[in-house]
Amino acid sequence: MKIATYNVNGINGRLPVLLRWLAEREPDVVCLQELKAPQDKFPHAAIEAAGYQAIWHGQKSWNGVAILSRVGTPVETRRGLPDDPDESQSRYIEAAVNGVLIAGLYLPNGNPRPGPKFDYKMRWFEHLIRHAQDLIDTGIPVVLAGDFNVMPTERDVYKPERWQDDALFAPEVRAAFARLVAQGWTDALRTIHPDETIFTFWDYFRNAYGRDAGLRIDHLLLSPSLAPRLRDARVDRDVRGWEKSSDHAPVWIDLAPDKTRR
DNA sequence: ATGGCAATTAGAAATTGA
Repeated sequence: MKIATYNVNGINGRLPVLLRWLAEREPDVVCLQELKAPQDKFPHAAIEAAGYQAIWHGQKSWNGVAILSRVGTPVETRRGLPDDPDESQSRYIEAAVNGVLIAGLYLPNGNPRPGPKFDYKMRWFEHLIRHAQDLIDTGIPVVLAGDFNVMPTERDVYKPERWQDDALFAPEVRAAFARLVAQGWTDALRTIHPDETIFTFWDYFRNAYGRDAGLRIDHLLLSPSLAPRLRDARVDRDVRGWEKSSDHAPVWIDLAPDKTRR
């Protein structure tokens, strides 16, 4: 089973790119972030025509997350974090799909740091960490997938020295990510590619993609009960080079079938 | 070092992103 996360940066503006990617790469489950569309402007007809069932948590102008599946109905288990610090921001959606609990998230950017936006990022992070522990404690196979807006280590930034004070890389942000992972989560992409420089985002400025001046901020974290099924993890890097593409590329994992299930 | 681009809502310019 192939599970992907993709920050589309505007689902309606990117619809041709998204549909082409779905058709070419055939992911089974997809978490989308930054829909930038209100609930009633989600292009569900086009998504359905492409063979996917979908649930989504829209928001006018900003944020917005969705879960797509072509391997059975996504059964929604929650939207928004428990005690979400700001209910008006659509950043979390969770569903059971084909025997795996999928948590799609869009963690706040947090810039500028310091400031209220950074405080909000850290508060949201704490709520996520709390909920993630609860998910692990259930023993259910879980994927936390999305745009975490965190580069976990220096290897995940093209020029780490320039990002030290940025909300995506500041010490307390990396520490929060490390605390989350230490609960027992497996960073799928880093596990499959332990020593590679590998990015998921390239900004639109200064030919960042052409220069490979990127960041690794989109992650798929596997619960201990799911990690043994990890077969592969990759970035569909070339998609970033397509016409009218998002500044993020899709990231995906391949899971072996669950032998305990029938 | 800074500014560069692209999306949103609007119907211009401001806001946000990372």
